[in-house]
Amino acid sequence: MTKSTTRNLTSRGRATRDRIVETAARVIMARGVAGTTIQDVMAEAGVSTSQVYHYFSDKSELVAAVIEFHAGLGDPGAPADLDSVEKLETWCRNAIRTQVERDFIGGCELGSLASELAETSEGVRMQLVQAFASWEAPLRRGLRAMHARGELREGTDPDDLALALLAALQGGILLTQTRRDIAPLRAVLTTVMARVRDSVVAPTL
Amino acid sequence: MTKSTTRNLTSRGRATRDRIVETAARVIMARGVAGTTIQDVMAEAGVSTSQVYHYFSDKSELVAAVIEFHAGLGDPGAPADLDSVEKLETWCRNAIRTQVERDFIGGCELGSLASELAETSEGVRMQLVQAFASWEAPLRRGLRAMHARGELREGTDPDDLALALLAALQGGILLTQTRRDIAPLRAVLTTVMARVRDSVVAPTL
DNA sequence: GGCAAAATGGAATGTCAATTCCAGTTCGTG
DNA sequence: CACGAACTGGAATTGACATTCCATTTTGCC
Repeated sequence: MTKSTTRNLTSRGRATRDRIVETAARVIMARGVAGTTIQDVMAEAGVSTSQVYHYFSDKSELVAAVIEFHAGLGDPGAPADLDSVEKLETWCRNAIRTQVERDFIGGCELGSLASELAETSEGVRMQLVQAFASWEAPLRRGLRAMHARGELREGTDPDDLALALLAALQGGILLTQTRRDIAPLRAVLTTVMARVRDSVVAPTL
Repeated sequence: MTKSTTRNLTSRGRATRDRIVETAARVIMARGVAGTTIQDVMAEAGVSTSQVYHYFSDKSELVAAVIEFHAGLGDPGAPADLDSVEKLETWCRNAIRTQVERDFIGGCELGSLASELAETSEGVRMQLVQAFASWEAPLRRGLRAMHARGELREGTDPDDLALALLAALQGGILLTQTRRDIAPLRAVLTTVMARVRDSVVAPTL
């Protein structure tokens, strides 16, 4: 956060830095922050100690960069406008498919980081809040659009539904990961989506 | 798991062991497994190295005992029969109140452990599955009772609703913890409960 | 070409934490 | 009460890892 933003990077430098961050993100996703050693990242990325410490003053700064990385990517399963029940259902199906393809191994990129790091420092926590916000954004935007078009029943708060969907995703993935079973993720997404459907005034024809 | 069950414990021994486990549970809840050192636990519990290693062959075994501890306690917010919408709503309110009282600091005792440990070993993962099952049990039992009494609409799966509530709790707590804001937990529990209410045939009068 | 900054190599250091060891005390039971 | 097992104390060991250091190469730019 300090170093990385205040640095004059050459193109080779940026490439190296990016490779380190991407590699760190991957390794951390697999083994967690505490379970990931700088040496692990060095080996995976094929860089030396000096390189890591040239771009990051310490491990916490590398971790911060990884969080930024995920925040920048956003939710990989949320591409287009999520402004209809059908599109939201596609979003749910994507989430489910992703976990199935991963054989239920591993959690959510962001959720795992948040769970491990939320209490470590205010700075990191705020980064995580931002990252979650960037994942929530497409959901919120879509539901707000539906709301603006008057498609949602009176008294329905689109922001609450967006938050509920994100929370459902997080909890569902955690249980699905732990149980190695898609049922929890499917159940909670289905349940929340049923509510979303109930909140729609007129079915989109 | 090996040592603890195959040991002849005197009453003093059991007391010491219990104190170690309870203390470890508390410290781990605050700092995570990786962030908790044996020395931390020793200091907090007022015991010596020998005592810890007398009852647990290594750290992983202590952690296993902590998981058992939480599994044995079950969900602290789920006391009575959860066999009505009102009781389920009380359960939700308890969950929300707990997080508020904690100033949104810290995650779910089980969820945090699961997120950190789910991929460490099959044995631990299975323990976590059991622990989650013991938290899910009251929800499932209550909803099944309602189902058996014919209070749930045709085609409603009580097990799915139980799973959805547990997942909602987990995801809601994670977001609430990260954001230091009750909105996510409230939103997702409210949303899932709305669906539960919609699934009830006749309102309980 | 030449210099300053950037980038890289890789060994050396230092700390922290898990675990081991040896020694002494207390307890349950015959 | 005796004696083996359970329990406790605390120092010593070991290994892993983050971080530092110094030396070398490469790049951007005048």
